[in-house]
Amino acid sequence: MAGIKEIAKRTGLSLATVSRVFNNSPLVSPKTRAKVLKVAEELDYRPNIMAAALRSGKSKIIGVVVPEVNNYFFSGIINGIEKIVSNSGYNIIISQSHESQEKEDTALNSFLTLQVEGILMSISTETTNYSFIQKIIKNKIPIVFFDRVPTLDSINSVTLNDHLGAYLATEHLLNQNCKHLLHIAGDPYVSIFKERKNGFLDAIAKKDAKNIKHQSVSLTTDIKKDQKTLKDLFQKNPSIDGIFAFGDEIGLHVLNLLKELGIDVPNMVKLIGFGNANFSNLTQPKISTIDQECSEMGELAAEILLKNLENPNTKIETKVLSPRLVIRESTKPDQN
Amino acid sequence: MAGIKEIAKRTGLSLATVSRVFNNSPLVSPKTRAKVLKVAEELDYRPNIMAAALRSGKSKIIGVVVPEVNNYFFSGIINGIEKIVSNSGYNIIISQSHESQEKEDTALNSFLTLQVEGILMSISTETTNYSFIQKIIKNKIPIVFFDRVPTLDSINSVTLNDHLGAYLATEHLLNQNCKHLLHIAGDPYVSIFKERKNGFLDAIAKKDAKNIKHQSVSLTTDIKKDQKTLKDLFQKNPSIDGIFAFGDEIGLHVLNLLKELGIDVPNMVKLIGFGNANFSNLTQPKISTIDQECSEMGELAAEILLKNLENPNTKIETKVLSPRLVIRESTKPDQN
DNA sequence: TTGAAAGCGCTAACAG
DNA sequence: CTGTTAGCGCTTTCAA
Repeated sequence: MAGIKEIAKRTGLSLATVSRVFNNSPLVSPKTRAKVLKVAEELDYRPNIMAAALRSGKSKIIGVVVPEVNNYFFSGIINGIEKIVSNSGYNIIISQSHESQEKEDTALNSFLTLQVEGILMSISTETTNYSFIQKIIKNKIPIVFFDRVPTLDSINSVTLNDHLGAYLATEHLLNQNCKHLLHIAGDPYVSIFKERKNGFLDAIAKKDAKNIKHQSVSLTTDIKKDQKTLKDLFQKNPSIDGIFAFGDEIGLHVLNLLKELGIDVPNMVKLIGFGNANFSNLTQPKISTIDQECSEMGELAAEILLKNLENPNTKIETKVLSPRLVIRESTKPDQN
Repeated sequence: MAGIKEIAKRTGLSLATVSRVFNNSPLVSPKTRAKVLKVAEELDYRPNIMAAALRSGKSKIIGVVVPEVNNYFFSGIINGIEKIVSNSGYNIIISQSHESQEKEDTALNSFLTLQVEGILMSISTETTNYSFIQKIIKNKIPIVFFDRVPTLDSINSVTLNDHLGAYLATEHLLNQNCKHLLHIAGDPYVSIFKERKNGFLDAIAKKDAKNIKHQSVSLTTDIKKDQKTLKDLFQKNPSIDGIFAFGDEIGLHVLNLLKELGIDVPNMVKLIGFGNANFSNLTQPKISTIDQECSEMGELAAEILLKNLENPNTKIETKVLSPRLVIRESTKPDQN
């Protein structure tokens, strides 16, 4: 592929001048610029980012690490990131951690070898060792976390108010006259899941707590096991009439289990999930849920990163987004 | 970050020797190697890929373009690609075309500026202008297409036998004693959708065609419109008892529409989709479908690309994978 | 407004 | 087995 040198030769200009044209330097006369651009066009010239990166120390690459790409939430975030970054001159590279600390560190390591200028990331559920992340911060590579954030001081982050989301979901169940709530809880070591549980409890506490019974359970996604767990639970607690699941997938899982147990949703039990996954709108009944504003989260995170890339002295930002209650059929008022 | 120079200085060796260590050259004594590695460790040395790329002309980057990342099929393919590429020393960068020719070309263009060594791609449904792709081929950058392939000669590809998949699906409906089949057809300009329709027709032709009625329709995913389309269709053709949808999403859409029309699946009508999307296993009833072996497709495509990267004279390969029938509840035999 | 020249960090002949 | 040396394509002083 033709380089800057060839263009210089053909235009009779120096390397420096040609380079200036492609860097939009104001120090080039319009005439010269036009001449260069014309020849560049003819040669189908494309700047060699590698060379520019090497020389300038700026790779123009932003690395994104997400647990999983096939996920409504994370792919929504990626779309938000793309939207903001696309016209900034930066390139995005995406890696998946598949919820493994090891793969996450491997991804970060490739990012460093690729000399990324900045990183956007959501940590895996498994991540407890932040040494690699701390190394990145020490190396002054700007990094913005979204959704799942490490418990470290002074980091840029965009998160969802999970507590509020859970609160809204639970409040909605209570408003539908549920008196005995069940929370399908996520791993409490994951901070957002703990927050969701707290939101659940606080919503009940705020209400007239004495009249409301509530309990939590965690499931495995092993159909047989969970079937038994739920069956036993409902046998012992036939008064359960409202369920708040910490995620939509597990919510759908519960919905299917309930159907097999002959428990009708929403007439016998109301169910609400969390996340507004694409399929939650396709189930029967459609599942009420909490929307996480994923595109906005990606956009905000990307904006913060770009700000830091422009000016390394930008001060730390921690944004918290408010979730939105999405009411569908699974929490509809009783027919009778 | 410390470079090879610093290591050379600290070990008293030359740049060349240090470089050889990191390139696993056999021309280094174990002692020297150990010494270099030790110092590298201390300095937390990380080779600068940009510099290596510039010098060697090899970026060690593979670009992947898919229409959409939040899609069971494509993310499965990406996982397959990652599996093969992960231990090859290459890095993967992923771009989405969002089914737009323009974004697809933009992605390819960034790939070229980033000096990718090879490309894996599935073209968007909108892509009809192959000039950019042809430019890449002319530039001798190895490219392997998967699933959606441009109609060009001499290109590496891994595709699914869509005709066979549709054939299997239709045959399955016929084996369940369906006598009047409906095909929910995709855009005929997309070759794989045309193939699926042909498979549908051929399966019927192979069977005793005289006793089988069949027809095709296309939907919009606009619920109201489609509701009307289906209603009219079933009013005019109450004998329809088997539906083959060209995709799982549209299949689920149809399933929901049928429910609202009071048409029971599978007792009144049997339904089969295509793609084995993750949600097809979570619906009520669970949707029978055709699995596309996506991980295998990704693995094969990546293997072909790596082969071409190693040896540019590798001859063109075109692999066709066989789909697999997945029988679930939506095509269960009648209860009576 | 333009040009000359140095060099980013690394690789790859070539010579020893 | 190790070292010397000349760039890869581009940016960036500095000087004109």
